[in-house]
Amino acid sequence: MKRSPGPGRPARASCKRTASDPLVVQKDGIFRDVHMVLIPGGGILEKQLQIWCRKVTALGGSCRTLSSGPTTADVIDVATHIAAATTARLEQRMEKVELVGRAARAVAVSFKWLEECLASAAQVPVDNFLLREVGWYEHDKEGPTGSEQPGTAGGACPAPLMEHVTAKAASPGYEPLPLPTSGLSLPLNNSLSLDDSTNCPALSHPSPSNDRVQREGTACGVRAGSDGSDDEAGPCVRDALQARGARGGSREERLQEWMRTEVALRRQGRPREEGAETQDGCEASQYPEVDDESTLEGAEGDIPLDLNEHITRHLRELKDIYEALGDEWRALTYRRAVGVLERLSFRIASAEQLAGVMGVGQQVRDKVKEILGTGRLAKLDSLQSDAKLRVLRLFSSVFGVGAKTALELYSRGHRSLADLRGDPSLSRQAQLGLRYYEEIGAKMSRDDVARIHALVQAQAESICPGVSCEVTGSYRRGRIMCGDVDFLVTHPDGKSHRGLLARLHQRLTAIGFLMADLRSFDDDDQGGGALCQTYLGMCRLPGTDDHRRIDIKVYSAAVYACALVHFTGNEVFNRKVRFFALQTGFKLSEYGLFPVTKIGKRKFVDKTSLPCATERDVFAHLGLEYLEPHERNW
DNA sequence: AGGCGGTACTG
DNA sequence: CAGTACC
DNA sequence: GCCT
Repeated sequence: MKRSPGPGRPARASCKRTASDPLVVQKDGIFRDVHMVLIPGGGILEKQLQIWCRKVTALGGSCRTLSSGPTTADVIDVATHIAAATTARLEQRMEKVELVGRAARAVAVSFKWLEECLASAAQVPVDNFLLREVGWYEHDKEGPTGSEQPGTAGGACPAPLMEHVTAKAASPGYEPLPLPTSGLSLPLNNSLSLDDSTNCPALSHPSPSNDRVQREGTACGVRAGSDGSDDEAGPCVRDALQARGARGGSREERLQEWMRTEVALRRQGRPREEGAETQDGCEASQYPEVDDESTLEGAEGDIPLDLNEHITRHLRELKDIYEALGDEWRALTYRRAVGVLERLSFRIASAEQLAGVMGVGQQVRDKVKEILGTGRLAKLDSLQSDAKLRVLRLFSSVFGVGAKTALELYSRGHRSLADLRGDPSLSRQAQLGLRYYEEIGAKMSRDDVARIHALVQAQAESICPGVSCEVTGSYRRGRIMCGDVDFLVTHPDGKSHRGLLARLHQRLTAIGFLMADLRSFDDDDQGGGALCQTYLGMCRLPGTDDHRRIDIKVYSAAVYACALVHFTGNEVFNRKVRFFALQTGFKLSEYGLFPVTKIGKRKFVDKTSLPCATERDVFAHLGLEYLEPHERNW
């Protein structure tokens, strides 16, 4: 926040820094008299321990993990609670640290107690979560052998917390952990038991290193449509999308599995293991006759076909209509439903087959049934033949005109784009949107983008040597045709990007390349260190008199990797990754990857991002396998 | 009933 | 603040 | 419109 936001433009303030609740310590919080020590291991990752530490501290307690550094007897001496995953873990650790007997005051609890307290925003009784009283060690140095806890009777898991599994349900104020929701096609239903979260090893947090996607999981050769046969695909990740019924695993495991499934879906039948960068020098001309949605990879047959296109095309149209009408959430629902249906491994024979598929509810099922029966959708027919709706869709296809403005224009009596041209009430943006209407709607080849890239990069370099100037968006994802050019600019020295956009804009305008500004940037001088600046405009397509959309974003090197992930997209990928991040304790934005602490209903977002120097770091922190840009066409 | 991604510019 | 846009 |  080095620059003053500037009077009258408070929104600018949030550009510098992601809005995040500071980690306020509630001195009177539920842990006010708690001094906790966390024992690592038992499948709980360091990251999770740190998150818990923050929570405890925020709620008035103190907390240390026994992992780092020379810890120490004095910490144990004052501890009131010692938390571990399992009794075995606790014993092992305490013996190693030679603290046996030093913690007479402390009570040993399982992490589930901690989770329980946090979930219910109250300090719940420890009774059901006792591991073993630490004082026990004083009297029984021989160790645990003869003394099985009631209920821990052996299983595969070392001294698991079996006796605690009922505690959550019994606890007042317990609220179920929110499952991934809403049409992100999480293949889970709600009948899962939530009480097994930390039982067996290796759950908890995603681990950067050991979460490689299983190849065989992707090996289902559906290759959709390889032969005309309807089904009989065998076990296939695509079908995991509609799996039902109770499944094992903790919430984290299920999230991981969900995300792995999503990732695997996009990697199906990848022809090469790693291979050619899709980045720059790929020549589109090698792949003639491909449609807009193709990628360089896709041209080699690696995009699964939609076996239910005859259904999804109707639903897609509904989605477009609701978007134009500004019914954001209905549109979102249809987009999600389409996203699920279009990658089913079988051709839908009956709407009943969709029972239980996440993101497809009764009303969408009814529509599927109608389409299967009649080949049509009455609702869609009536919407499409609605003259007013057609006009609204037309108007909202103009840059700068959304649902509200479209309606307003209609109510003024406008019925065509020609009617709009004279209307002085149009915003400046909308007037430009009108002027460039056809060109904004047109696409361009990768060759065109490459030429624009060369031109802009050369200018940027001459202004600011050493600058990094990358084209993101659909081009970076390997699309054959691109609707715009989307630059992400930074300077590796972390400083020289300041004020660069203004100079670049000036230069590109002076040489007749930038033709119109659709949205300008805050060119307030004094380059205090803004994290970002954004420009949207129209540029001349080199060698022609055509114009195309161009975006230029200048970001500080510190946030470049996250910005690159963000602007490479696509949107669906961003939504799902961000959702996954949130569910596993992070907030991902173009400005960084921030640990999130949830206390009761309130969330605290760390002010400092985890260090992400490259895109790979972002994926690794989240425990996700790295995806090449062309694998993010979700 | 309330949420659904996270953010930046315009007017 | 509401509207629109970006991925 | 779907999910919790």
